[in-house]
Parts: sequence; C-alpha cells; structure tokens
Amino acid sequence: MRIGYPCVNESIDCTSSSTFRLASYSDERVQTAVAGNLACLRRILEYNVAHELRFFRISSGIVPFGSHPVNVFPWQTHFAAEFRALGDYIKAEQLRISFHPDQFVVLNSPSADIVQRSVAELVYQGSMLDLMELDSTAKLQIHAGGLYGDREVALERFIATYHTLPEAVKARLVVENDDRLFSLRDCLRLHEAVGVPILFDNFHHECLNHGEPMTEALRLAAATWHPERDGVLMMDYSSQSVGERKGKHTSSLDEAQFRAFLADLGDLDVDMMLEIKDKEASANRAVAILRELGLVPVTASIS
DNA sequence: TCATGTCAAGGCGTC
DNA sequence: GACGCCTTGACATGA
Repeated sequence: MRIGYPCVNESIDCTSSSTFRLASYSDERVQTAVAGNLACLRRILEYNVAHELRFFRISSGIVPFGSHPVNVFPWQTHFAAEFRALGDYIKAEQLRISFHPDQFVVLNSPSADIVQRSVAELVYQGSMLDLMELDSTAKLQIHAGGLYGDREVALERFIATYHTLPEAVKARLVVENDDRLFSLRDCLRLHEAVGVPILFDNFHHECLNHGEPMTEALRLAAATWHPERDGVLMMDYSSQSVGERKGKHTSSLDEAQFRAFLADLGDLDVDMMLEIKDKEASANRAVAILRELGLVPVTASIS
C-alpha cells in the first residue's frame, strides 16, 4: 500500500504551481514558471521518498495555461529532458502518480466547446505523464460531470464522449464517485459501458450511496481495475470535518476513523491519497500508523 | 512590505 | 438572476 497527498507540500519552501495572469502571458514567463515548477516537483518527490510517501498527485498547474490556446510555447520539447528525468526518478523509486483535472473538465457537458476544452486539458495533463514515460498505471482522475436535470442522458453523454477520446487519454482516465451527483453505482454503470476504472472516494461514498457497506463498495471499485494495465485501486481518503457542513473535509487526520477504515479495507491492496487539509503532516501520521501495523517498510528516514 | 481582491475554465443549490 | 460554494494557492495591485 502506498500513501500520498495531493499537489502541495507545506514543509518545503517552494511551489510546483507557480503561474501568472493570462493578461501578462509571455513565452518567457512560461519558460521560467515551468522550470521552477519542475525543480520544485523534484524536491517534493524527494521529500516523499524520504518519508515513505509513495503516492502523489501532481498539480494541474505545472505548465501555466497548459491547454489554453494562448500558450504556444513548445514546452513539451523544451523540457523533455526534465520530464524524462522526473519519470526516471519516479520509476526508480516506484512512486505512483496521478493528476486530478479540476471542475472545469466536464466530459458530459451539453456544450461542445466545454467538452473540447475538457479534452484539451486531459490531453495536456496526460502528455506530461507520457513525457515522463510512465505506464498506464499513472492516472487522470475526473468526476462524471453535471446532471443537467436528467441522470440517464448525462451518463449517456459521458459514454458518447468517452468513445471520442484519444487513446492516450483513455488509457489513463479514471472516474471518481462524487459526494452529490454521481455515486459509486453511477460510476459502475460507466465502467460497464466503457471499461473505465473507478477511483474510489470513501468520504464521497459516505455522503452519497445506495446502502452499499464500505467493505463491499471498496471491492466493487477494486474489481474495475485491471491489475496489469491499471495497477491496484487508487482511492481518495478523507473524513467529515466535525461540526461543519456535510461533505467538508477534515483539517487533519482523525486517527481513530483512519484505523477503523483500515479494518474495512482488510487485505485489499490500494494506493491511498489523503485529501486532508494539512497535506503531508497527516500523510506522515498515516504512514506511522501503517508502520506500526507492519503495512509499510520501516526503512524511510524521518526528518 | 503587507493586505486584499482577483484569477481561464463549470455546475449546483439557495435565496 | 445573483451569489456562495466546491477548494485553493498565488498573482498583482494599491496602500
């Protein structure tokens, strides 16, 4: 089992998502930003290796305006060596990598323009994984999209769009159950239609389900991942922030709930992304618990 | 230097 | 129809 956290490391004094305003776009600024972002990403990954955090979600902002028509700088060729070196490190350390394009990526939108921009964003993020020469176990994680008043039609539109995606995107795309609109059951229907694996989010499942117990839900999601092609189930882990709106993520790991979830997990192998506000701080606590349970190696040095 | 408003992009729910 | 929320950091401007 690998443990990870998304995008930002609060212990390191750099950012991997430096950007600028569209109005101040220039090729030079792209070049400067990407160089800095990739250097920071390397530092974050080294921190992660030192702390036995072997699952990481790379920020969507590595390349400012990466899928926007304004960006015509040939960053793919200019930074090819840097991406390849990162990929070599990732493979050597057996890290698992994902991207999570944000809410603007909506494959089932009725608007052809929105779908086109969404596909462009997936192509951009997938191409970074390709440049790192990572296999198809490195994933692009999205939600099913909007409801538009008709769940059936919305799911059918996702399926129709899926068939039009470039193969490079299809190979990496996974769909996550969300907390308000599309449940695990809806995602299973997408899986049955097109074979897309389901990235399982335990907290979203708690918010929106059809009575499936957690143990069963985990196994249903895991069965959608083809071991050789996709790797083990990726999942997002979080829990409710006490006293806050339903669906609000906790600000730091609740250890009792985490231990209870590990019991639900049983012997199922997963890679777990902690979607918790304090990032690597909670992830380090999770690793300490797993180490205590003998589920991760003791070799990592803690600093 | 610091505080604050704003940033490419969508959609839902509330009022 | 307007606005807040998701979830969030960092830019950019003005004091």
